Formats: sequence, C-alpha cells, structure tokens
Amino acid sequence: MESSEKFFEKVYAVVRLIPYGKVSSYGAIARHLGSAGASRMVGWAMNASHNRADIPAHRVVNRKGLLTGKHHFGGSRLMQQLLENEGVVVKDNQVQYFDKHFWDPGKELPCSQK
DNA sequence: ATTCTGACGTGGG
DNA sequence: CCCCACGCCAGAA
Repeated sequence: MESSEKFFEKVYAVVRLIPYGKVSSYGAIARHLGSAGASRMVGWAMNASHNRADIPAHRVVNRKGLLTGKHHFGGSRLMQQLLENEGVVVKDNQVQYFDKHFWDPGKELPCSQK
C-alpha cells in the first residue's frame, strides 16, 4: 500500500516544501513521516538527495540547529553560504534564531496527519 | 544471512 | 547546557 512508498521520497517531498529562509530538523520530518525516531534515515535520505536537484538539503539541520551535514555538501561553507543567502544567520555551523527559522512540517502543513 | 555504520532524537544523570 | 547509552531503519561490505 502507500506504506510501500519509498521512505526517501517522503523525505524529499517534505524537504522540498520547506519555504525560503526556513530550516527544519531531521526528527521533525521523520515524525511527520510517521517514523519518529528514524531521524537517521532522514539524514540518510538526504545523502541520496544528492541525486536529486530540487532538494534543499541545506535547509535541513539537526534539532540543535547545527549544520551537521555540511561536511557532506561536497564543500565546506557551501551549506552555510546558502542559508545566509536566504537570510538565515549561521555562526560556527550553528543556526542563530533557530526557533525563529524553524519550520515544522507536521505543524505548518495542513492535513498530513497519518 | 550477519555486522556495522550513518547528515539523529530522546531520556536520564 | 553537557555527557552517556539506547533506539531507529536502511543500505553497504
């Protein structure tokens, strides 16, 4: 059934919906997918996201607002540059005003409750 | 098949 | 806030 849908595709769908100048966390997305605790898989999905072009993975950070995945961005400050370019203040790999830029899918999205 | 790792989260101290 | 340990699911070796 729908559960057969790729976990990755779900992640991509949510990440792609992240508005400009906003950031989200792996756990929030995982929870939205119905697999709370599978936060690792979200990160793993992002890893595969390099194969996709419309996946703003730089808008996805850990719950601390830390750019944990910047090392995987192929470069070094690319991720931070992109965030700052969108108006997000980043300092020492950490997003400032994280709660202010935080975007919760299960909270902002309409009826996606499972 | 088994084993380990991985862009994490949560709970307890 | 920090640190430690466990859980989580998927993919690679």
